[in-house]
Amino acid sequence: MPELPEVEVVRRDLEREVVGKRVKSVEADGMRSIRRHHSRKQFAGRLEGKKMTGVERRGKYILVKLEGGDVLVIHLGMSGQLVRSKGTREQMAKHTHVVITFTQGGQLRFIDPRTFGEMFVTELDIVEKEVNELAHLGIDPLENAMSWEEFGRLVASRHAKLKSMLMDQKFLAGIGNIYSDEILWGAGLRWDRMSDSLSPEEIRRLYRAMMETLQEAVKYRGSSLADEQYVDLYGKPGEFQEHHKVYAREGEACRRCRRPVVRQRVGGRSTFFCEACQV
DNA sequence: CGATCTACCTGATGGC
DNA sequence: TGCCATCAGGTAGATC
Repeated sequence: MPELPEVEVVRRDLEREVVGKRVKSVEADGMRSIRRHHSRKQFAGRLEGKKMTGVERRGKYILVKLEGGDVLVIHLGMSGQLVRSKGTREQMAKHTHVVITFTQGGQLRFIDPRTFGEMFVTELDIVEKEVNELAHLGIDPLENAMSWEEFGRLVASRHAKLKSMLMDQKFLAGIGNIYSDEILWGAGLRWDRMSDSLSPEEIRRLYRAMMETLQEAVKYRGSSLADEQYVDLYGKPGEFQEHHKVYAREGEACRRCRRPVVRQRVGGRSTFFCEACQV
């Protein structure tokens, strides 16, 4: 579900809502969402009594810094949601797996029907070295600004299809199935163009489309598809889906040339593009 | 190195 | 109404 823009929206909401709050108690309904821990007790023990001091993002990972040098790492997977509850008595949504209650009142709830998401606590200074998935993350396009020339060198040094290159978390951190298609439409490039075949002009277009698409998506608070599985911390869906150019628009008119948007299955996933204006 | 498949899960939807 | 297939924002690991 959530890609870089959605995770960034949740990060900003968390910064506003949980920084400065102290954890009073933690409830987990099983081990699935906290599978890296030995026990629920051990997970809760590392959180209880700690104040949350900051919220960062690395690609699709959220890092909630804790007083004392630990960090709560959160990945939302395909269907994970973080939702704030003002009190403790609000109805518990189905598939709520972790509930963090604050001493100041209110809760942070982790809801995840498909359970591909997870949370775990580790030490902040080792998280980017010893947690494999984070250690191998590539450049985060919004966090680590890079020039288009630098981007171009990286792109040209690989030999991969553009869509899989954009989605490779070891290369760029945060881009998934929706935004890779939207970026490639913005750049006027096909998903299966090879990364080492681009002209300087095409590299510049790709870089520009990547930055603009991600920034716009954050501005519109992310994309929620028909099932509205993605919502922000306050339970509100995003609005960027209304600005999608190709994703989930099969058969609809391309916003540039009016030809129907095509859907193709690539490696088991849907890819949307315009056959006329992406070359 | 890159591409492709499977597995991990639940739920919504559409055809018959 | 039920049953079955297909689809859904992610990632890791095996295999070629």
